[in-house]
Amino acid sequence: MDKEIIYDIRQFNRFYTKVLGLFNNHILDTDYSLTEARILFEISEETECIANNLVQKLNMDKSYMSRILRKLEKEALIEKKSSARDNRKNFLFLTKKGEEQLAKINIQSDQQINQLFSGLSESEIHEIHTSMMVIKEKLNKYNF
Amino acid sequence: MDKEIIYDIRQFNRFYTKVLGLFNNHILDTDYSLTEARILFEISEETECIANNLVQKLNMDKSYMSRILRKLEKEALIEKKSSARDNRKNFLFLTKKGEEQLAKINIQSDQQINQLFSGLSESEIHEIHTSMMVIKEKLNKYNF
DNA sequence: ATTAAAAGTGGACAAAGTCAACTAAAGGAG
DNA sequence: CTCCTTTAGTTGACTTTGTCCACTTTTAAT
Repeated sequence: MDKEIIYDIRQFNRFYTKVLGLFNNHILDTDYSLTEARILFEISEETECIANNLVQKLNMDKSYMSRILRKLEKEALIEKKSSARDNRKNFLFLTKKGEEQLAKINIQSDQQINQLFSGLSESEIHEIHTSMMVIKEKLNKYNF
Repeated sequence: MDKEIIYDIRQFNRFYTKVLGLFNNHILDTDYSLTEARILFEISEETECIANNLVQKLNMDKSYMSRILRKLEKEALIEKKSSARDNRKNFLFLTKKGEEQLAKINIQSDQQINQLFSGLSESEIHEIHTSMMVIKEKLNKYNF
């Protein structure tokens, strides 16, 4: 693979690390950390979500996950209901409060995106969007 | 801005968070953390680099930076030379050892990129590359 | 000359993440 | 069925990472 392309990709990675970093710090302005927000999000997306799914998907330590879930349960954002078929598993659900909190986070996140893209024309936004889809499709296809 | 586009962008961000996360954990396999690697890299790129540049560029707390730099100095990866014109500033330089360490990290990072892109055709790599350049150009232009 | 801002340091602390040992349940292989 | 392995999750002890604030020193600004 061409040296210059690798250089550019690494530069992009540094650049996008900063983009994501800024987003994440904004999320931290709410009461919940990025990770907690991600967990709420994933629980809401997935039916029959269990802790281990999250561990895989978010690439986290299971003990750490266990603690975060306990915290979220304590704060009444989520509920655990143990599986009838497999007593090792707990299905995770958002409570009403959890859904509300996630909704807030979603609104904030959408605003952040809007802000980042303010000053860009429709066609520029479209170009970026297309580019993101290309990257995701291509990399997803073979490596995740 | 269109709801669906925002949705896609957030999805891309989640996706790329994972990509970067995998990279970063690999860097952690070496003796230095991602942040330390970034600092070595930035010092090597910038002439007359001072701590405060790094604080801005990497979006970090200055006391934290101070400590990391002290650690790197202690391990003889960097040197500080106080500016003649402004005694508050210390110019930062890589030592020979620092350069060697950075070279190792660079090799590893290049290998990671190669690995991520293995299985993709030339034209696919080219597409991804172009897409990255588009995103960086467009977002950089107005917002950083 | 006084005040304000910039650069950096240090203490105390909190948040985030890791590691290893453990329990309990489920899924085989024989 | 019994033994062994795997999966899901928890707990304790710990390290790393990151934050907050007060402080010093030096430079810039009015």
